[in-house]
Amino acid sequence: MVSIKDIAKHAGVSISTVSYALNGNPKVTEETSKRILAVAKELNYVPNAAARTLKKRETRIIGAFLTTFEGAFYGELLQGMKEEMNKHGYDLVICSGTQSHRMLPEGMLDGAIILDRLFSDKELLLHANRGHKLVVLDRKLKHDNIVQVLLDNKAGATFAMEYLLRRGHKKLYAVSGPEGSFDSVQRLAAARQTVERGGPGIRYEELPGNFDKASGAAAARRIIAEYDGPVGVFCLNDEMAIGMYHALKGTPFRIGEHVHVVGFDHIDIADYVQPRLATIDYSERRWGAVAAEQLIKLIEGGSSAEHERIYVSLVEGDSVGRANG
Amino acid sequence: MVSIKDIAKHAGVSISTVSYALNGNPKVTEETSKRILAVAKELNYVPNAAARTLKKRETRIIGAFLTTFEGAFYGELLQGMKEEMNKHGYDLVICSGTQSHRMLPEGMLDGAIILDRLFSDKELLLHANRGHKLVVLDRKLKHDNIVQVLLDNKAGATFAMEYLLRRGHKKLYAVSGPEGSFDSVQRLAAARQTVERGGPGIRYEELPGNFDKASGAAAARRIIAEYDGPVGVFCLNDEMAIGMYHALKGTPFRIGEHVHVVGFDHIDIADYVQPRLATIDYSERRWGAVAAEQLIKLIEGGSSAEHERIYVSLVEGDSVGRANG
DNA sequence: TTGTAAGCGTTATCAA
DNA sequence: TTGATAACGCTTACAA
Repeated sequence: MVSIKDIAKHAGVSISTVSYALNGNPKVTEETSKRILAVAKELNYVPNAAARTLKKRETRIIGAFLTTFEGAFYGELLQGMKEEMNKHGYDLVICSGTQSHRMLPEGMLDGAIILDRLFSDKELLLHANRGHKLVVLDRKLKHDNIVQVLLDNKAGATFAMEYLLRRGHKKLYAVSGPEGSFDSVQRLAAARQTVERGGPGIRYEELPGNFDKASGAAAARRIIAEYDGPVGVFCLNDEMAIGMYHALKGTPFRIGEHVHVVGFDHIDIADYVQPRLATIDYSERRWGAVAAEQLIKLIEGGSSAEHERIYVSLVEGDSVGRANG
Repeated sequence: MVSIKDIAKHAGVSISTVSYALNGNPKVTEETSKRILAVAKELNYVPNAAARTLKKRETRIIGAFLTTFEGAFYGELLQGMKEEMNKHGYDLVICSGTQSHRMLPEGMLDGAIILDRLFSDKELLLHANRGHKLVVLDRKLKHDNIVQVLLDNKAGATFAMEYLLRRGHKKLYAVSGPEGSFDSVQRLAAARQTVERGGPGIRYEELPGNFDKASGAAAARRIIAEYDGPVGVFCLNDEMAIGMYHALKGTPFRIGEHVHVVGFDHIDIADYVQPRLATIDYSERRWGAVAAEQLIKLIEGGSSAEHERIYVSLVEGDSVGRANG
């Protein structure tokens, strides 16, 4: 491995001069600098990250933590983060699994964006207390070193339920997400509230779900088992809605005719299924970019970072028809 | 920040003893060790990654490089890698973009898995020459520090084309991937070879594509413009096949009746479209696990790592019918 | 303008 | 069994 020491030797200067030259410090003459840079290039010099980090206490790397790489990989979200980070000279790496949590306290990351229920609130607060900067996308958490950038779940769930009500549906279901999910809790609460405000004569039931296709299919089977007329179903994410499509295939029940479905997330496949799935849309890319932006503010400490909300909108689809045919 | 120096002070021992104790070195007494560990816990000590790396020249972190985060296509692959790496005490981070390439030469990674055309062969060979260990999933490259773990594209493309021929199709198309794509080149070559061996009376044409939905749709439009009877189409990936479904919607042409389509990759959506898409399947998870396994072998140097091939199989689907109705 | 030297937090060698 | 110390490669006062 070639170090600044080697460059110094070859160029006949001291290591500090080399360091200055490499970092573009104007103290060193144009001439010496040129010579040093040339030698560096010739020797194929690459700085050592560990040494630089040890000294400067920063890596210019941000970690985004996901629960798993599987399923919806949040492609656009991550791309949004990455582009924003790169603009500011940071690199983004994606991590998953408790084993990788060590990277934060060990100082390999300048900050982290959390979308991962495997991090407990307690653990995050611990890190924040140690001075690590965090953005959370999956919970509310109050700390000077943490900012939240959250989806407007309340608005989304309200749009979805109001859409079903507007179409005349009187028997409604909500299919929930997994136990610990923040999104699920928020969406469910808003759905419930919308029903309560929807006036009398509305039947409403909540079915357990898990944000995956299988649980959507299971919910569909429950719904048709007790079917006594058109129903409106708010699946708390699209994945489950797709599972519902699957389960109804080969039964006499039709989506958009007997079972009227709204999802959440506007995943790719929602536009390709028949009938097209009504869903709640938002810009993943923007979500990522905003999260990145706030984290950088937090790290660089200039203007104070602020909690942000990501707005959502309803995408109508043929998966929801009128209650009376 | 609390360092081993602080622990040493509090425990009344030297820093070397602390280091030994923390690393479970049996030289130090059970008793002293216990005391030191207790102090470490009390002070909330966390080792500093940069310092350790500087000294030991290893991070126990592997990077997987993707061209982009978009498209949910590599989830299982990454999960397969991660699980295998974790088993061996390594962490996996996912990186994207040329900016992040620095992590490899700067020594922040013990090795890398490459699925990213933004890395040129030249660049990879440079890294390999410097002693960095690499696994490539998207090209052939010969070097002692590089092993290939490649999809069996040749078998897959052959299966796809033979399937169309077996169903009696005489007019065939292949829709290719983007220029530089290794997968595209390999699949196309195998498709061509299969046609040549398929006997006389077969018309075959190659259409340009880009592995995305839009280019699949464009190919579909070209095909129906010159339509004169049932055609068999091998889309070099599923994404383009889905684009073809989309383009044919609202035309008199039906998939599986006029236009018979086979894809490649067996993405999720392939099972959900109507009619179900015939495609080439393989275990992404296994692909990732094998790549990880080979990289670790390469890094740890014990048994010699070897180039590997990932096997594929045909999944039949209603998107392909017989040529004569 | 350039050089000297201290120090970042570890590990590891050698002495005690 | 424990301690003193050099070294890893780099940045950065401070001195020359």
